[in-house]
Amino acid sequence: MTPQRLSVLDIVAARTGHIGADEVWNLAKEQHPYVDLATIYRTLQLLKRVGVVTEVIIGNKLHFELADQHNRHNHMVCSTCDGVQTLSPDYLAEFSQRLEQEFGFTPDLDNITIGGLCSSCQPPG
Amino acid sequence: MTPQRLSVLDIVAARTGHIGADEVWNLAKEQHPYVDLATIYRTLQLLKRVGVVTEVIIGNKLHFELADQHNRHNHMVCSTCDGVQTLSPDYLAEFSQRLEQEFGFTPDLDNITIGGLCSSCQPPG
DNA sequence: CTTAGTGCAAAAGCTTTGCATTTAC
DNA sequence: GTAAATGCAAAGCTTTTGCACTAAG
Repeated sequence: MTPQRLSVLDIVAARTGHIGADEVWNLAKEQHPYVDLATIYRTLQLLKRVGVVTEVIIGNKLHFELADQHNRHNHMVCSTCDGVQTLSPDYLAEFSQRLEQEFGFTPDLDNITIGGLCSSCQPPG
Repeated sequence: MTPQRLSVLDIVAARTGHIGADEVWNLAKEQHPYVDLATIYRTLQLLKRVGVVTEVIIGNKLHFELADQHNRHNHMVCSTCDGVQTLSPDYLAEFSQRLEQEFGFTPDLDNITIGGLCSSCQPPG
């Protein structure tokens, strides 16, 4: 456990919700000016491997979140404002069961992200 | 309409299902050895813009498919074998309605892709 | 002829890797 | 003291862009 790693963990933990690697980097530099992006990525991979953080792809970029087994969720990402809302996996339960029963396909629920338009960005009319 | 563009269209049309830009390129080179990847991308963008092809992201890579309004579908991608199955959007209808009603979030149904394990790749036991 | 498309090369953006040096334990 | 982690630099991969040249209509 190095100070750089602790920093990364702190930063991800401090954030409610997901955070991009570049954002982690910027914040980490406040405490460790010479920390490298590669270290950030390596640390995030490590934290993911040991199950401390979760990785989601948002807008073709990796984002990370503190893993919380008691608060699993999916994401709804607005394509206009890039806002992200969380969604209980309960909403996907029935759908997921159908895929399993009818196709024998086991969906990876943790990696389902729904794109679309949030309530604030609905087109007029 | 140039021969390069026709090639790209032919290639996408010949394929049942999606195809990556790099694959289109490889096939296009058989007929036009000097065709450039940039031309492939530009043509695919064009075809997408005019509604002839559809773009989906599979495994962080753009894939393209002949657009078929009468056969809209979503994709299930197996993370083990990379196999892709199509899925009628009917399976998502109820889920989608709930998001709309409860959150005012309008999901982009055309861009929902489900990752997971297909029936052939289920873990033993 | 004049606009649009192509090939080539280079760059952008995100992520990963090699390697020598430094650090943790 | 030894194995692991870091910083730095470079490369990888997909996709995009600039630009002079070519070809289409």
